[in-house]
Amino acid sequence: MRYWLMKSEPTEFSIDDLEQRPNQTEPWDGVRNYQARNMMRDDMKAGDGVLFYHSNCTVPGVVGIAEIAREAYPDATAFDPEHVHYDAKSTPEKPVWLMVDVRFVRKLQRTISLAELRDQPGLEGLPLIRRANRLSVMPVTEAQWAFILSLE
DNA sequence: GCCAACGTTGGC
DNA sequence: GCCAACGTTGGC
Repeated sequence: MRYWLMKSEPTEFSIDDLEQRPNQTEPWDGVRNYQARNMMRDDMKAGDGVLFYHSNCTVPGVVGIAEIAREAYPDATAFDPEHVHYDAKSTPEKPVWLMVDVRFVRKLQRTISLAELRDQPGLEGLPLIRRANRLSVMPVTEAQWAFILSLE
C-alpha cells in the first residue's frame, strides 16, 4: 500500500464536498501534468491512502484523509470542447489524461497547515514543501504519512 | 535541439 | 493582487 498527497482548491472541490458526494466518492478529474498522470497510472492502487490538501486558500494544508477507490481510467472531461479541462490532444480512442476515483475516509480534527509542515524537522524530503512546488499529486512515504498524522 | 515567450500554480 | 517558479509551446 502506498500513500499520496492530493491538492484541491477548496473553492473548486473541498473535503466537505467529498464527504457529501453519493458514496462519498468523486472522480479526480483535471490533472494535466505528465508527472502526476504517470504516478496515477503506474503507482496508484485501490486502497492507497490520500492526504487531502487544500491549496490556494486562507490556510493551505492537510484537511482530511481519503483513499483511492478506483484506479486510473480516461478523464472524459478532456474530450469535451465545452469543458474547462478540454484538451484536443486527448481522444476516447487515445486518451492522454487519466483520473482516479477518490473516496472520503475522514476529516482531520484540525488543519495541519503548510506553514506547520515546513517547520517540521524530518519532512525535508516531502515534495510539498520544496519551494514553489506545483505538483498536484505527489507520493508520501509511510513514515511521512504517520508523522504528519501524528501532528493532528 | 535550443531557448524565449507565455500560461499556470499557488503561497503570501 | 503580486510574483516566483516552472512546465509547455513554437519559432528558428
